[in-house]
Amino acid sequence: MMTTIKDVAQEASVSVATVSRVINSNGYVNEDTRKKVEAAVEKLNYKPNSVARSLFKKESKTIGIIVPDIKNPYFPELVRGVEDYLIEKGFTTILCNSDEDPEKEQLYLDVMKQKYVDGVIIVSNTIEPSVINEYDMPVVALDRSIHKDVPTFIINNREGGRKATNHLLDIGCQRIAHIKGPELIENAEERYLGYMDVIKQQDWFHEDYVIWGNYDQKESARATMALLEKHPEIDGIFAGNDVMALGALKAADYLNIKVPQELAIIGFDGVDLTEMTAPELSTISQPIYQMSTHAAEALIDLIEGRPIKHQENIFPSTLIQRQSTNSVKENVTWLQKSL
Amino acid sequence: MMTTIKDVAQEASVSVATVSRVINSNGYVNEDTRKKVEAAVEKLNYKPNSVARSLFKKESKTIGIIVPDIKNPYFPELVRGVEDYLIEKGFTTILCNSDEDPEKEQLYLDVMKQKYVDGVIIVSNTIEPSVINEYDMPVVALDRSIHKDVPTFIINNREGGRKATNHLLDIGCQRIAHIKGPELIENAEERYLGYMDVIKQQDWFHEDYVIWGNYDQKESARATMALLEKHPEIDGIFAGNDVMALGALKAADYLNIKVPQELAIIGFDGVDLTEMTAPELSTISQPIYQMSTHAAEALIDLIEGRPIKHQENIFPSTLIQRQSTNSVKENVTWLQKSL
DNA sequence: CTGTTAGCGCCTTCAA
DNA sequence: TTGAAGGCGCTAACAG
Repeated sequence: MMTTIKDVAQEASVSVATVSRVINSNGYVNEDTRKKVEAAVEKLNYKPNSVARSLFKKESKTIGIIVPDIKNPYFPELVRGVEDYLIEKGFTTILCNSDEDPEKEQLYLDVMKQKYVDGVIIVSNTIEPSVINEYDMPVVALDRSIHKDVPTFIINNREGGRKATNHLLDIGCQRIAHIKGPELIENAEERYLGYMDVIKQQDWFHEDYVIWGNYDQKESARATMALLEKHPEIDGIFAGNDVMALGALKAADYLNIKVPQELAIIGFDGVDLTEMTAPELSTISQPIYQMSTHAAEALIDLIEGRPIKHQENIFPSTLIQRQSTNSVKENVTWLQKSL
Repeated sequence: MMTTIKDVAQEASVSVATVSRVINSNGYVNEDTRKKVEAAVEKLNYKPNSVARSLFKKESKTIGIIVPDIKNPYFPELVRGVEDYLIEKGFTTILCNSDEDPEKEQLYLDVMKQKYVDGVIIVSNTIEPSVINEYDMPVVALDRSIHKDVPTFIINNREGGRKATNHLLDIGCQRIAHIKGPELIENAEERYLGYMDVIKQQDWFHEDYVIWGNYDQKESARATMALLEKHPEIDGIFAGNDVMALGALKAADYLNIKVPQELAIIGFDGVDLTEMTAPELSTISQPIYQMSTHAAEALIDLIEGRPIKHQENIFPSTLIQRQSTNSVKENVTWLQKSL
């Protein structure tokens, strides 16, 4: 069936120990016998059995990544970054969709523990630090922090919120609303606080100007409709993520409000989607891919016993101005550039 | 460290064989001793080590899914369907991004083989049937067929192409163009053939009306620009996938061509994106989630030695008419419904 | 420099 | 109905 180390040993007329030494290049082995072994490996097309190796070494060269839902446009890029980095390092990636359900998270962790999964990258705001401890596996937190003891890779959401709000002010908005994400998610709260930092000293601020969109396009659209009907004076919206910004865009379209001429909209995250719409969406962009590769790198460090440089890794966000906040309607940026 | 079957045996004062029997509920075991063992399992919170089990059984309760790129909006839903189904059945899912690169595909297959991965779901048009054979693992093909011997789960792309084109005809389009996907991808070719089936008897047909968009929004936008400038008579576009349809939408926007009043556009696939834009995009929708769960189910059947019902599983596509092909501008469907 | 051996944790004959 | 023992494929002492 599959050729084993024994077959190779036989073929090369040496012991399995010697074969093991050459394929792992550790320990002394004579140049000639090494060549013999290598020839045998080649000839039999031998590939070591990782399962047997795992059993012995108590490691599996696989890691897990738990995300709420891969269908959410933010996560594919995140997962891709992780997977790209890890395959390069010889690790394989198990994908887990938790739906933010603590029970599912635990189920996945159970399974992984049993499989000697070497470490886990978690995107979660529901998981309890105590349960992570129980499992005693290397863990890093991505996009959302879990506890100060677990290495964290996020952006400064509050500052991003300020950037977005200030940008709307800069382009001349007089009344700025905010569509807030789910209450239990820290980054949603932070973005909201960033908005408040900027807005609270404005005499026009009104608590009605903060609405809930649950990081969901449809909910955001409905809430925005209600908001704009009640408060037609609003001329700028900062949405807590891109998907909700698209919802706002739809609401504006429905009400025949011109974006950006009558209403400027800015999102948050910088997912690819933002470039696809017309008008294109301004956004506070996260370096998603980099964050994820750095998180993966840190996880490997942890797994291999190297010290982690920083427990908390905060990445910069970038304002990307596109049509949805351009008072002059410039045309399709990337399309134009490519002509 | 981790509690093993030995610990349980000791705790229950029985042999490991007995413990093995109860946890796998196979073989005779006295009711009382079974209870004793179960108590011990409970007390020690014993979870069998899957790696050891894999080594013995030569199976891993994990499967791999190879997709070109999880960032492509079509794949997250596909992967989600697979993962949902498999976790339910006690399998874990390894995600692989191939970038349509045969070498990467082989690398992943190598790794999986070494890990006793039980089976693989493949989305690929580059992979050679012969290499699949070499690996001797259960495989099913999803979204793109590979060979008649590997169970396939796809839609009837050609018929979908006809549906799209006929729809444009039905709503009164007089000159219909097609944005074609990559040449090597079979489903792109099929959709194109569906278009041709409908269009070839039209006396106005012109080969310029078929352009290449490479399943990419930007390329599609550029190609569409060129097309519309050269052929302003075009009043309908059938794009080979949704992303390219969005590209066409951008091109139209750039040229100040009103959609759908002056130009109707329809995409293909039915990804979530199509509901997010304004105008919303008509599309030929695939039952992505169902296809993927069915593919996963078939893979499990294959793995567990059950016969596969059908080698070729062709799912129906559905025309979803939205604003981009509505001559009367109805407003945001889902938004309206929810008011 | 190389071979022998004892596990890693589990499952399954084979005897008892 | 239960236990002892061998082995899945590999690695790491320990001898030689």
